[in-house]
Amino acid sequence: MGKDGYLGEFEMKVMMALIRLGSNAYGMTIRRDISERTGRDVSIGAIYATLDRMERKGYVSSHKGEATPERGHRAKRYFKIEAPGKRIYADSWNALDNMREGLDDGLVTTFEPVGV
Amino acid sequence: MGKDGYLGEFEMKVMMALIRLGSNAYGMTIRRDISERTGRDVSIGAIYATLDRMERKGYVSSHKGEATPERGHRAKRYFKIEAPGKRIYADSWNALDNMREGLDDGLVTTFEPVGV
DNA sequence: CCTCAAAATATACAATGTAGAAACTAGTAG
DNA sequence: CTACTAGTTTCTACATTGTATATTTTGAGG
Repeated sequence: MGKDGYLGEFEMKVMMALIRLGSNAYGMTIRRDISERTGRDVSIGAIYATLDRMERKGYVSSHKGEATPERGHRAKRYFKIEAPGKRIYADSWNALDNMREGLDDGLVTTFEPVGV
Repeated sequence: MGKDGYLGEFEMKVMMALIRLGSNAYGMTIRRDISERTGRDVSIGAIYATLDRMERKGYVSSHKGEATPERGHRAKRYFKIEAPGKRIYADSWNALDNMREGLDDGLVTTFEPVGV
């Protein structure tokens, strides 16, 4: 099982954005998804640095957008999760969920929800 | 709202161990809880480094065990979460849960092609 | 004294988080 | 032709977290 370590907090968020966005996952949309859902802005540089590192490890792969970029813009670079990435992502959640099991979430939700 | 950032992956696990252990939370028990629940060993040094950093930030506090340590052993140092720690812990989970919302967890365990 | 075991402390370094600024790519205005 | 614009990626530097190993503390018992 996951002896390769765990994904970090931000890596997890990027992975979740990838899953949600599916075939429309590229730098800007990933960034937007994370900003909207967490209520906090993150720099585009942070997104790419994380994506690049995960690609080097084989957790995700990327490919440049087809021939015709909409209108003058730079070609998009689409990302998708690869098998090793899904594995470590699942392991990471399992570890977190196991730790969380049985904990009184009252402690958590007693405080105001983030964002909103 | 949590404008102070989020807890990292390991910090979250330590926090959860603290919540679970309550008044019996100290280095060795925290370590054991994390090992048992995640199935992976972590060094005691990693535990303390993290605890010390969180204490510096006011997320947790510690106090030395009472006068008589069981039998010749070094006095235990008990930890507990403080208000700022509860806040950032809650915020961290909220952000993660919000990101996770609606994601097909089947994808996580079973794995299924996304797009393309 | 010396050894033993539970526990904490010190320290160093690798990995991850994160921002800021530069560069790329065409349209369009002038 | 040149400049301006906007969406997008790339480069790069630095701060924060993750993590291990080695050392010290403590007191009982030989």
